[in-house]
Amino acid sequence: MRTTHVPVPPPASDTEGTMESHPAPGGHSVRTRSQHQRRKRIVQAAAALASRGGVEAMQMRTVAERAGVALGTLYRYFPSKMDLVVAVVGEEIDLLESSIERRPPGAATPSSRAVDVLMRATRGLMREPELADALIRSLIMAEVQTPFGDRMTGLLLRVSADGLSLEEASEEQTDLAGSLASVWVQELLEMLRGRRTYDQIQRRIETAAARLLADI
Amino acid sequence: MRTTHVPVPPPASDTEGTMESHPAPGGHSVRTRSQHQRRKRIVQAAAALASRGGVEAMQMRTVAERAGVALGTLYRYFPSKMDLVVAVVGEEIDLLESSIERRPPGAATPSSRAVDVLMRATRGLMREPELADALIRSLIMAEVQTPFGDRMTGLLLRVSADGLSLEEASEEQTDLAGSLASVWVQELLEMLRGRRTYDQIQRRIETAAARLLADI
DNA sequence: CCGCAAACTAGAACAGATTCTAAAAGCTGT
DNA sequence: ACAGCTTTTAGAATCTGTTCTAGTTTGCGG
Repeated sequence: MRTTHVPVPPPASDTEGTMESHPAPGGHSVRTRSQHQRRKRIVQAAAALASRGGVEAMQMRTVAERAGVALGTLYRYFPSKMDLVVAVVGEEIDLLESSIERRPPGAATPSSRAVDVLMRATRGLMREPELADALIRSLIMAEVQTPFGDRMTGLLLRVSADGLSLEEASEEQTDLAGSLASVWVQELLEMLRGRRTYDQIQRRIETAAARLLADI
Repeated sequence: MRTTHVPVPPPASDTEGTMESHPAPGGHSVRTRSQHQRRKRIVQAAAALASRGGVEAMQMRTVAERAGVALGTLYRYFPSKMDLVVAVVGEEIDLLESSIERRPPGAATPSSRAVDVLMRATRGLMREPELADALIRSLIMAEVQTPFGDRMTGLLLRVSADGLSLEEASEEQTDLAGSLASVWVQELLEMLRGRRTYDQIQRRIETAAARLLADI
C-alpha cells in the first residue's frame, strides 16, 4: 500500500477533510513562515510544469529541483504526486471562486446561472489544456478524497439556489447539483480526449441543467 | 510521448474506433488462430489478476508470465497497460449486455428501466470491487477513446427509449442518456472511494433519471 | 551559547511500466 | 527443403514515482 492515511506529523497539509485551501488559520501545528513559502514554491513549480507538458512534465524530481527543495522534502509535504496535483487544482478552483465572486452570473433562471458558471470554468480550463488534462484526470483517479466535486457542487448550489450552501441545501438539491457537476466533469474529459467541442459541451450542459435544475 | 497512435501493423486490436469486441469478423488483417488464442489468454490472465488485487496486482510482467507470452509480445498486443484494461472492461460490458438481453428490465417507465439497468451493472461491479476499481479508473484515465461511455449510453437508450440505437436516437435523446451515464460513472467512483453506499447511489440515480429521462 | 528533536539535503536504492536488442521460432511461397 | 519475412522470446536497459539512509541545518527551551 502507499497513498494511505499515514499518521505523519509534518507540515499541516491543507486540502483534506472537508476542504480549506488558503493559508488557512487552522488550529493545529501551524509551521514556520519558511514552510509556507516552501510549500508555495513547490505548488507554483508544479503548476508551471504542468501547464507546459501536463502531468508527464510535472515530474517529482523536476518539481523538487525547480522549487529548490530536496526530493525527500517534496515527499514530506506531498506524500504522493496525486496530493500535489490536488493542491494545484485547489488553487485553480480558488481562482474560479473569486472570479465568480467578482462577477456573479446574472442570468434569470437558476439553471442558466449554473450553465454560466460551468461554461466559465470550462473556458478557464481550456486556456491551459495541458494543465487541465493533468488536473482533471489525476483528480478523478485520486485514491484520496478530493474536494473537487464537492466544491463544484457547492458552487453550483450557491449560484443556482440563491446562495444556498452545501449544508443548508436539501438532500435532493445536493443530489441534483452534484449530478450536474458529474455531467460537466465527464464532458470535460471527453473534450480533453478530443471528442467534444466547446459548443457541444455547452449544449449538453444546457440540456442537462434545464432538466436537473428545473425547479430547484 | 508514449501512448500515441503508433502505426504498428501487428495483431488486429479490437476495442478501438467505433467499438466491437468479440471475435468480431472485422475485415482487416485477421491474424492466425494462435494469435487470437494468445490474445484471449492475455486478457484472461489480466482479468484474473485484476479481480484479485486490482490494477496493482495486474502487473505487466505477471500478466505476460501467466499468459505464457514474453513481455515484448504482451506489449505488441496491448501497447500500454491501459489498452489491456480497456480490453478487460470490454468483456465485462459484454457480460452485462448479454445479461440484459437474457432478462430485460421490465419496469413500466423508461426512467425506471434505465435505473434498473444501471443498478444491475452497479451490483455486478460491486461483486468484484478490486476489478471494478481498476477498470473504472483506468478507463476514465485512458488517453485512447474507450467505448465505455458510448456503450453504456447505447444500452440506456435501448432499454429506455424502446429499443432505440445510438444512431437512430435524436441528439437530445443521446445527450440525456449520456448525461445519465455520466452521473452513474461518477457515483460509481464515489462508491469506490468509500463515499457512497449502494442505497445512496440508487437514490441519486433515481433522482437524476426521473428528470433526465422524464419524456424521452 | 548548548543540546536536542524535527526538518532538510544529497544521493542511492527500489519498483513497476515501457523500450530495446539479439537471437530463435513460425509461415509462406518456391 | 530453403530463403525471406514476421512474430516471439529472453532478458537487459531505461524512465519515473517512491522509499530509504546518512549526514547537515534549523528552531527552540534552557
